[in-house]
Amino acid sequence: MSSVMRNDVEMSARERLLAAADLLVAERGPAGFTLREAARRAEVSHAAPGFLFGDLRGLVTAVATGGFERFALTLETAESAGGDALTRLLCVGQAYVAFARSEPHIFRLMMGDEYLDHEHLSLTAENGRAYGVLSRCVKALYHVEVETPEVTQRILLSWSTVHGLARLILDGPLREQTTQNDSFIVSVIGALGPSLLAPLGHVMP
Amino acid sequence: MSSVMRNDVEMSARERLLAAADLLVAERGPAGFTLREAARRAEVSHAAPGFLFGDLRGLVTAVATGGFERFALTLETAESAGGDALTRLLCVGQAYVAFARSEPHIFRLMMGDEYLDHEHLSLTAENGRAYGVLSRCVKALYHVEVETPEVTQRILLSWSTVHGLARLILDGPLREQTTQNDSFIVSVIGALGPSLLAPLGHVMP
DNA sequence: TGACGTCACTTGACATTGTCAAGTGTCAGC
DNA sequence: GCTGACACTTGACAATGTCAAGTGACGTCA
Repeated sequence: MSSVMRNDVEMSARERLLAAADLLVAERGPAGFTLREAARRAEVSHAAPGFLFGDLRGLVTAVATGGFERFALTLETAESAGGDALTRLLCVGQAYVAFARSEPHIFRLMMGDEYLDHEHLSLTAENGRAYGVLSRCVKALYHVEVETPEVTQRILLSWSTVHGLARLILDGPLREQTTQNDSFIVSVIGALGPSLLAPLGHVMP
Repeated sequence: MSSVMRNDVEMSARERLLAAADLLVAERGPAGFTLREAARRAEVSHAAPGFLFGDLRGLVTAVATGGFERFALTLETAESAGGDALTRLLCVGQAYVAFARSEPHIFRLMMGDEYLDHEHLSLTAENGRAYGVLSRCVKALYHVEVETPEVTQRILLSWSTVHGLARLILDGPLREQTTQNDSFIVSVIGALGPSLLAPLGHVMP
């Protein structure tokens, strides 16, 4: 979340809108988000968001960009926690899921075509930053410098697993279970170990 | 006007609406779906959907229920294709991703809290059917009859991976890549093999 | 036969939404 | 004092979901 609210007086309409939109998405989710409600909370006119951000997608994309920034930071922090390559990778995976759980609506917004304007530059840049963390961890695991298709396979395997786990938890299928228990999440991610430690190029028939 | 309706294939307003809604979601996605547009296409009044399905969520949930039916059928077909337990599981995984790719918007609708009415009974029943396929495959893999926590861990690992892969493909991050190539998907899912073949209870530190 | 009631919608209205054109006040620069 | 750019606001419009009230076809019973 955009944590520190500065003094109202020094905040521009743009900043107030962005903060209000961020809060509103976090509260109601991308589908419940409304341009006019954001304007109301930011105490600007109902058309100000359109003027300042182009349109609905514009404001929502700006919110998502902030989310990607925090997301990348979270993963980078987990990466730098130390330990061997596998440990770091699993830590990053746990951080991935933890972020999704801590900001479910923002995460859903970030990872979803329908609300975002994917032409917007900074957005894909931030997304690339998160991918970079995963990529570095996996490359370290195999002591390689370049991302061969075989390495990409392992990156995508890791990414898919943590991403899928996050979405299953957020989107309902795993909603009611005790599987939201931290140790269970750690266990599922940890179970990826044997596949990650298998020699590169190893593919099941 | 009644003659016009008689000339149509004998379909009730309810059936026509459901068919139109299904098509509309497939075309525009859950976010672009509109009650009034569905009514227009089904050639009923703008309030008919509300009358017949309660509200927006009601109609959308009905569409999702149909999707779950087809989804479960797809997975069950893949399961019954034969081969050893691991092969069957990987086949089901590929079918999972293939379904998501063939009906992206319906899949997104199915796996998403924001549009659906999760109290609706038949919906969770169909979802359970899909989980049952995965559960059976994994249990067969370890020659067990009951789902211990260790087995659940493997089920969730498989589920997370294929679900995550599907969503990454649908939702953008893997949009532009050649990773939509079938063989690459097969390869990523196949890379799960070593983890699935590891002895039960094996968890990385 | 005709009154009555139920079913399966339709009509009409309302508040709310995103968007856009036109208006407004403030302020720097000449 | 005037001009014009800037940063919004006002006002209007069509579209949407929802809800109350209306409508006509059809079956039932006196």
